Amino acid sequence: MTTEEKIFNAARMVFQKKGFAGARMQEIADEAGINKAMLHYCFKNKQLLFEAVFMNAFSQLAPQVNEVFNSQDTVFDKIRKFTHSYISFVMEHPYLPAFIIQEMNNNPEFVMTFLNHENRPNPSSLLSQIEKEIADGIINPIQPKQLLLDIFSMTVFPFAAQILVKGIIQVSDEEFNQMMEERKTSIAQQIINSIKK
Amino acid sequence: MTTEEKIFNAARMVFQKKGFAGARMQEIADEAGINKAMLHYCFKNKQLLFEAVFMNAFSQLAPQVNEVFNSQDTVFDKIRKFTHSYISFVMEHPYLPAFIIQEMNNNPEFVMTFLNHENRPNPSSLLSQIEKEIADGIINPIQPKQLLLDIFSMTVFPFAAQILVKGIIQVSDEEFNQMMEERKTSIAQQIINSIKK
DNA sequence: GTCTATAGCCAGATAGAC
DNA sequence: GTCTATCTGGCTATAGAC
Repeated sequence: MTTEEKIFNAARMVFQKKGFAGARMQEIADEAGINKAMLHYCFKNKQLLFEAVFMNAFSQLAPQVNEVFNSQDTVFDKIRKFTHSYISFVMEHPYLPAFIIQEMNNNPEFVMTFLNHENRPNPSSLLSQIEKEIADGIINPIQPKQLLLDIFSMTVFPFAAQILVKGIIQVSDEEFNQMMEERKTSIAQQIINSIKK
Repeated sequence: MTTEEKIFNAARMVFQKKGFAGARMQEIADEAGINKAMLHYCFKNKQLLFEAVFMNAFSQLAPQVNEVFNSQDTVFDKIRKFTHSYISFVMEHPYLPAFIIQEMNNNPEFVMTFLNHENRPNPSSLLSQIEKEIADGIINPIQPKQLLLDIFSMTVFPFAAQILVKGIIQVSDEEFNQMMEERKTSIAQQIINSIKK
């Protein structure tokens, strides 16, 4: 692993746990096992290091979403595939959703950068497909954007609010992971149940 | 409005927008229209000012939850009432969910403080009621904690990830608010649809 | 490329006048 | 109680030896 990679990985861990404002360059250096000056040598400054980490996190998630949403499947199959693949992916990167949401809230101007990015999550084709399947009588009438929001909510929220959720419904890490494992298929089934004719 | 209240309100705004680490005492003082030294005179230090704000935010939400969850209603009515009252409340305080989730993630040790708090959101009676209604054949079999998580997800997520959501599904502030208005009743209906016999 | 040492700044906190 | 002025520590960033 190159020095740059060591720094990048360390930065990802620290930024994801503490956020941009809470992260300390010294902590990243310690985590990477190198000197603080190297951070500036490799990435110029804190802002640029952060942007590298954030951009990377975001661009790992977006293709996951688009690959499923732009396939040739039916809406029901897309829901099944999305919940399964997204939860699988996020279980490997549990800090990612909270990190992205937090930094987007703290720096709303950032959002613009990613909305113009080629790899942004783009649900427009799925939205028209939903309209079509409603017209075809496959799905009960529902506002397509509401359905999309439901899918994201059920899938992402447990991870974004992980610590709070574990505390309120009183589950251990193991129980939480087991619940998420179940959700890979169960939430697709529930959403489909609630909208199928 | 007393000086202390002016400070508290200013602190709430700044902390909710920037988070603990990103907030600046100077910005809070400016927002309150008073001098920075007064912050320390009234609240001793940044940490204590933050804790006052956070505790207040949390203890505004928890009773909302418990009042509905511990009533004498059926599960279906509890779901209807919760989504309606929670969304109404949060539309008045749109930064609250993201703020709580962010700070809980950044300071996991905080969670313990609130789990022991008398006013913590306590869903245990609702959980046994769900078990009972499943046994009685009113609700289709589902793990009670999963159902609870579904309810929270559908209700809270759109607010917690507000900026991201607006960007991805491409809605204006007005459209977003209108969607949330609809969700007050629609998500209860969908959840109930997906679990009723 | 990698380090040590340090510059320079900024933010939290305090002293003390009024 | 409210202010101005200032201290102090910590953090980002850089200079410069190796």
